[in-house]
Amino acid sequence: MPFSLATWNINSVRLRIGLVERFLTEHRPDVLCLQETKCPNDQFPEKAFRALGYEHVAIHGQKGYHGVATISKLPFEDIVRQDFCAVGDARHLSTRIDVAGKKIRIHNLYVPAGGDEPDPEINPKFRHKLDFVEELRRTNAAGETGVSALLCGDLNIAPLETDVWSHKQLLKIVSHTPIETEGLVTAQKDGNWTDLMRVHFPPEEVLFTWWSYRAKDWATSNRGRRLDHIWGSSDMAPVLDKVEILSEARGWEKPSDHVPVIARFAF
Amino acid sequence: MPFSLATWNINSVRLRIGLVERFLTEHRPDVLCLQETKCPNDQFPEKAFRALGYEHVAIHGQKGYHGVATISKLPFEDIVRQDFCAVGDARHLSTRIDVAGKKIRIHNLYVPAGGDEPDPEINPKFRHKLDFVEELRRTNAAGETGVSALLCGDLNIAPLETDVWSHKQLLKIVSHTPIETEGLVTAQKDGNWTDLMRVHFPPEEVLFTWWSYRAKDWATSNRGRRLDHIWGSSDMAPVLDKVEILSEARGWEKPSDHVPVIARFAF
DNA sequence: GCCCCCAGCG
DNA sequence: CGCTGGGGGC
Repeated sequence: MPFSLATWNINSVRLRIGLVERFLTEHRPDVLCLQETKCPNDQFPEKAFRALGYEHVAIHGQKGYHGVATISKLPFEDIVRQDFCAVGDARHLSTRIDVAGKKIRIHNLYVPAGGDEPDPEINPKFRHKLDFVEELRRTNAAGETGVSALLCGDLNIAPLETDVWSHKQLLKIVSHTPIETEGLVTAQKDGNWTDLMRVHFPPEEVLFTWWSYRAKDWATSNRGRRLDHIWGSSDMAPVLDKVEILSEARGWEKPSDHVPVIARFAF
Repeated sequence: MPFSLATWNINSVRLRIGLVERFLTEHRPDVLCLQETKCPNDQFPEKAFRALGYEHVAIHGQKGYHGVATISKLPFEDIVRQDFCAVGDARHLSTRIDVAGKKIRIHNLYVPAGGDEPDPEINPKFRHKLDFVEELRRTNAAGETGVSALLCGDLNIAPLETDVWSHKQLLKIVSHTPIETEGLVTAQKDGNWTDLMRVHFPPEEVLFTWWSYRAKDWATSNRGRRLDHIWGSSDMAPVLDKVEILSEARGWEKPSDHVPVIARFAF
């Protein structure tokens, strides 16, 4: 049984609905998790997804900022929106689907970016990010008996040395500081999650999913980071077929600064 | 000797440089007067004009608002920027060219819109507009001996009954109130100007150069106004060949709400 | 750099 | 409706 899940920080779903349509048409994942939809719930472009055969749309949006949405060919058995750090941000959306008898919980996450200064004492945005990742430790892949789990989204942290273009130069840059990367790895371990992107790609291989808008020549300078992730419960790793990082999407017309990542399974 | 002059309120020259290029390529006026360039002088897209054979560019811009520019195949002998009402607005640009021995002074104008309330006592924008038109009386078509004159631009007033879609319904609407239309006609007469658009088109004929962005179906409802004008010194009327109103440009992709007007001469 | 929102203007 | 600029965010 094939099953595929994609994650993409789209940076405004209304502005880039054309890119999302192109992506879905060309790659047809069963489920797409979007982050930074920046779209109030009543303005979400559901019709475009239905027209492409994605009849099931779960949204957790707010005006102007953040926002996540999960788009699916398969119906949702359950939808949960968790208010991480109890600040009212639309940063989490959990859905459960049934793929030919195999139940899968899918967590769609948008972790706070954390601001510029990597010091929680002076930067409340960084404090928020660390608190968010701390709370993430309690999201467990083995939380529901008989239910497999996937966790994906823009985690805004590049944990491995090969997840950034220069480990040394980014050690003091938010997204790659030790306190963040260690926090993320702890959340991953405590939650019994497997980093599926790194199951498919060896840890020695340099992997990026994001390239700054500020670099004009993103492709040649290639100063990227792996900020987007797909994690799975332990039973999902053996059935992982492959992972695709759609780097080409960074070169599309009016692109997001993040590219889609697809995990394909066979079980 | 053929000579042609065009006027167009472009509503941001940077945003619509592609439309201007299309217009110049298709219609090749000798001189183009733009209004509402909304472009600081150091960011004016001069190169695009030079590439199309318009080597001479006179600009009077400011940040964010207003701004006029005159683009020419022929060199300028003189450039004057008049500060109407002494408020520092970039609303006037006068140039002089020589067309095979015939010297022509060209005034490029952007008259204030005047706000919503047509009462100068309570609306300072309307006061400003009336003051501007009052000052315009002193711009004389016969001001320089041996020099013909043209005056064009967005005058933001529709003087004739046939210059609006409903004379009755617009009598109290800024742009067609008697105090404005009478003021404009006075300025025209006092300045010895001839309304060249109305030399070519009889006054019975309905003429529009502007259709609001707010009407979604501008073409079918056709609630336009003639806000853009080309006036000439008395010697220019007999050599006027024709006037073209490029209404089709209102239907171009991402259009201005104004369309180009071209006056073609043969002398 | 590019997104969001908003106010000011037309 | 659609332009600008400014502020906040990433």
